[in-house]
Amino acid sequence: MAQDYRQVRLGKLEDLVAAGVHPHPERYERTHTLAEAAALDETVRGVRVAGRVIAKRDMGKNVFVKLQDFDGALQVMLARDALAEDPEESARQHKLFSKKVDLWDFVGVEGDMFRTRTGELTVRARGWSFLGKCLQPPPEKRLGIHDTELAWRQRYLDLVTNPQSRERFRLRTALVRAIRAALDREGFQEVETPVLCNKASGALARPFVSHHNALDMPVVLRIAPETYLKRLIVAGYDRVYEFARCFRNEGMDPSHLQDFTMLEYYVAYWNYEDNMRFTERLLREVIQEALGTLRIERGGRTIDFSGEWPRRSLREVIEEHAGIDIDAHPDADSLRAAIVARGVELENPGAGRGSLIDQLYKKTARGQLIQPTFIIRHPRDLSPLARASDDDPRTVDRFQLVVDTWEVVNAYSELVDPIDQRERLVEQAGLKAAGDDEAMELDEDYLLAMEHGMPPISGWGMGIDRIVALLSDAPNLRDVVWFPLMKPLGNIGGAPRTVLWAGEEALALGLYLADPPWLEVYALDGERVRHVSRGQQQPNKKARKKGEEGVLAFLRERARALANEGIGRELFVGEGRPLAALHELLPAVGGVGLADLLARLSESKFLAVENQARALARYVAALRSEVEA
RNA sequence: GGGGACGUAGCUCAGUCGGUAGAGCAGGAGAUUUUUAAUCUUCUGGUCGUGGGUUCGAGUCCCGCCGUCCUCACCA
Repeated sequence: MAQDYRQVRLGKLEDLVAAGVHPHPERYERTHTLAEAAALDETVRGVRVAGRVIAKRDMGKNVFVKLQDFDGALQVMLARDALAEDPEESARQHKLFSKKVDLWDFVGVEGDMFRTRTGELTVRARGWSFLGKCLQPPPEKRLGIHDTELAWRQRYLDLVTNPQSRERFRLRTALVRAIRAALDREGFQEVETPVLCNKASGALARPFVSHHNALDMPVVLRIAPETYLKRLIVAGYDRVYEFARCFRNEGMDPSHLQDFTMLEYYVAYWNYEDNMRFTERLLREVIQEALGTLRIERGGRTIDFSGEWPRRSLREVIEEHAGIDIDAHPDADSLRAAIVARGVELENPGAGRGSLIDQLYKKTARGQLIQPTFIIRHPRDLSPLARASDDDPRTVDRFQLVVDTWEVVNAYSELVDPIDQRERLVEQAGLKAAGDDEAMELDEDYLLAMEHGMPPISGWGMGIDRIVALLSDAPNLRDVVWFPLMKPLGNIGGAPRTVLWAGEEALALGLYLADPPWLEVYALDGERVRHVSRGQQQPNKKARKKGEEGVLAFLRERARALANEGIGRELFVGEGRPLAALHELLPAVGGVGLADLLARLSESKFLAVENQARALARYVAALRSEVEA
C-alpha cells in the first residue's frame, strides 16, 4: 500500500511536470518566514512565503492550506480567480494546485495578507510555486507520531508533527547558544581536541575501539576531552572549553547514551569552590535565558533552580539516607560490616572502601536527590584525576551537581602534581591489568605535559543531553538527541525482512550456522544477491531436541517448502560442522564444487552474511551453468 | 544478562467470552463561493511482528524467536 501512495504521488509529480512545473526548483525568494508573516498587519501586500503543506481544505472555489516551517505556520488561500491576470490561466493554476499538491509537499506563495471571515490572518495568493514533492504517506495530521521508536528512527516525522519535540530541540539549541555566549563573555576560549585517540583517558569508562588503516594502529574514540584540555592549560590558556562529543561503550538506559555531548571547561587559578559558585551563576543565567524561568516541571514535580543550591557532603547524605557514618569506618572491612548490618545489598561488596561508599551513595541517597544539590567530598580512589583535599587526603576536592537523581555536572580541583598523578595512574593501570575494563590507562603523553608545569586548575564537565532532558521534561536522553543510535531494522539479529518480488528469478540458499542454526534465504538476481525472508528459518524447539539430525531435517524441510513455493533451488552451506554433514546435503545442487565452496566460505567468514552471499553469487552462477551443461 | 509490558491498515488507535478483522486520519473518484480536526457521497487499503502448539475454530490462550520500551544490574 505504501507502494500505491508512492505511485499516486509520483503520478501527480509527472502531471505537474507535464504542466510545465519544475519538479525540483532551484530556489524561491521569500520576503518573510511564516512566523514573520504571521506577525504582519492584515493590510500588507506582496508577501512571498514558503513552507510545507500540513493541512489542505479544498472548498471548490477556494483552497485553504496551512504552511508550516520549523518556527511557525500560516494559512494561505488560493482562490480560483485570483491566481493570474488571465482568468483561464488562473483557473488552470487553481486546478493544478487543487489536484496535484498533497500534504507534506513544499510550496511557495505570493500574495497579500488579509483576514478570513473567521478572523484568521491568511495570505490571499496571487500565484503559487511548487517547491518539492513528498512521495511518502504522511503521519496522522493531528495526532502526529506517538510511537517513540518511530520518532527516534525517523525524527523528521516527529519534528514535523509534534510541537513539543520541536520545542525540546529549540531549547537545546538555545541553551547551547546561551552557554557559549556566557562562557565567551567570561573570557573563555572555545577549542577542539581529538576524538580519535591512542588512549582512553580522562574518565573511568570502556571506550569504542577502532583501527587506523594508514597508520596501522588501534585507536579509541575519546571518553572525555579532559586530559587534552588540561594540556592546553599547560600551554598557557587560562580558560578553555569544548562541547565534546564523547563515546562510551557501555550499557544504555534513559540517562546514558553511547554517544553523548559533554561540555567541559578548565580554569587556571580556581579551586572547586570558586567553580561551584561559578556553576550556580552560569547555570542560573543560561537556564533563565533559554527557558525564561528557573522553575521547571518534571515528572509532575517542580524543580527550582533559584535560591542557593545546598552543598552536602557524601558523608552527610549517606548518613541521612543509609544511617551509616562513613567516617566512623576508616577501612573497607569495617564499612562493609556496617553496610551488611544495615541490610543494604551491594552489587560488588568485595570492592575497596571508595567503591563501597560510591555504591552505598548510589543505592541509598542519590535516588532521593530531586532539587539541585551539590554533592561534595568524594573518596580519592574514585577520582584519579582530582586533587586530594588538604583537610582530608582520603577525599578529593570535587563536586557533583545532582538534579532529579541525575548527575548533571562533575567538577573538581584538578590534580596538578605529576608525581602524584603518576602514582594514581599506575594504580589504575594495575586495576586494568587485573581485568577492570573501566580503569584508566597510564597516559605517558599526558604525564609528560604535566611535568612541564601546571598552575592550580579547576575543571568542570556537564552532560548537555542530560541538562536539556531535565529542562524539557524528557524522560529519555534519546528524546533530546536528533538522531539517536538505534538497532537497524532488517538483517541484524534476526530474519531478514526483504520480500521476494513476484516473478523474480530466485534461489534458496541455506547457511547452516553452528549456533544458532539458521537458514538464510537469498534471491539471485543476475549478479546481485539479496536477502529474502520467508518466515521462520530457525529450527524450532522440537527439531532442536532431536539434535543435529533434527535440525538438518528441519532446515531441509524448510528449503524444500521454499522450493515448492517457487522460490527456487536448494543449496545448503554448512559452517563449523563436520564436512560429512555438508557433503550429505550438497547433492541437492549436484554435489559439485565442495572444496571451492568451502574455500569461499572461509575466505568470507568474517564478512557480514550478506557479503558472504555476494561472494557466493559468482560461484552459484557458475554452478548453474555447470548443471545445465 | 534478570524481571515486566508492548507489537493490529501509511499514521493514531479499538477489537468484549476463542466464533466473518474495525474506526478516525491519510489515499482514489466525485460534490463544495471564506474553511479551521471543513463537510457530504463513494471506493481502496491487513502476512493482526514471526514461527509453532492447543482447538471444530486463534488478533485473542500457550511456547520459541525478532523488535521496542520500562525496570533491575552495569555505567562519572
